[in-house]
Amino acid sequence: MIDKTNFDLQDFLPYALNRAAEVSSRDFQQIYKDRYGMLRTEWRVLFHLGRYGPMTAKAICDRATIHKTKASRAVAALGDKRYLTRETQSGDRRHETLRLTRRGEDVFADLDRAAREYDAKLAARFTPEEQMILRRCLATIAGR
Amino acid sequence: MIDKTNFDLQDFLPYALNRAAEVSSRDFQQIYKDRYGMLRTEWRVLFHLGRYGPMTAKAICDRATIHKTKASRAVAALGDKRYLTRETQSGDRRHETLRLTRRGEDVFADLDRAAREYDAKLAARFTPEEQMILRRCLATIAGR
DNA sequence: CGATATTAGTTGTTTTTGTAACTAACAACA
DNA sequence: TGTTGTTAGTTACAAAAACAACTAATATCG
Repeated sequence: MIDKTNFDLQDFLPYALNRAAEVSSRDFQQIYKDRYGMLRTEWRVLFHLGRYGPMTAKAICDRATIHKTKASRAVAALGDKRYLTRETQSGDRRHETLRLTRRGEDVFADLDRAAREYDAKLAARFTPEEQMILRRCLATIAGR
Repeated sequence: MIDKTNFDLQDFLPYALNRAAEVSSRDFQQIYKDRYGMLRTEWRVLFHLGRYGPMTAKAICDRATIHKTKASRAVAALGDKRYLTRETQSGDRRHETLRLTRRGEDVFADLDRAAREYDAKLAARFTPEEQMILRRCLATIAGR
């Protein structure tokens, strides 16, 4: 009964996605870990601030779907490394504007460049059409 | 200088892959967690034994790229739940053959069915061609 | 044979994550 | 006002993962 349609683990999309995600993350992870002792969430927070400018932790959480406790710790770690400053907003003192320091900007610039290179290297294995479809599928699954 | 080519986080393949993997895993994870109190590694080990028959922990590690400590704990947990038995091989007493029990087979059958259904639901959002390309790209990235 | 290396698997310790409960600030509305 | 509710963010504790050191069995090769 089992095996009727030969359903392998590789055929299971969540598994295939996880494997591809793990493998593709591993090398790049090494870069921000080795160069700057950063964790994945820290890199994501840094990227958001570098790419989109100053914003609150909440805004980053919403955009990147990061849980607030993870974000809180990442922000604390980036603050310890002097990659960002935190400024309480005068209007609503619950909000803190996060802003990259000069050093944070430099780190972002370096990692942004590395990310682009890495992405290009990965994408080079596919035709433009495959790339487009791959990216579109991933976006669909991630739920826009 | 930054922003030249508008490189968003969504454009970074490792990020897009991770997001899609997270989202696509979340619902299915709930199934084996709620129904059988299983962890992801346990589900993977169970699947391997159910799909490919009895084998050693080492063989599962190699096939699924699971670290041996994770596998060891997953096997112990599955043993505690009476989903598998362990039999030391007489030829080489370092090797243990893992084998699903009747109960383990039942659990596998249930989860295998759920996985197929879930996969079909996910795949239904794409055309056959998109699916093919998606799966092929994922396999390529995962390293064949 | 016997010293050394290798292999399968386990155990212990440290990091990292997940979950829940908490604080402080503000909002809404009787 | 003042009670209740909500929001941003932190902290404490439990679950899980990563990493390193370990045991026991077998290979290898002088």
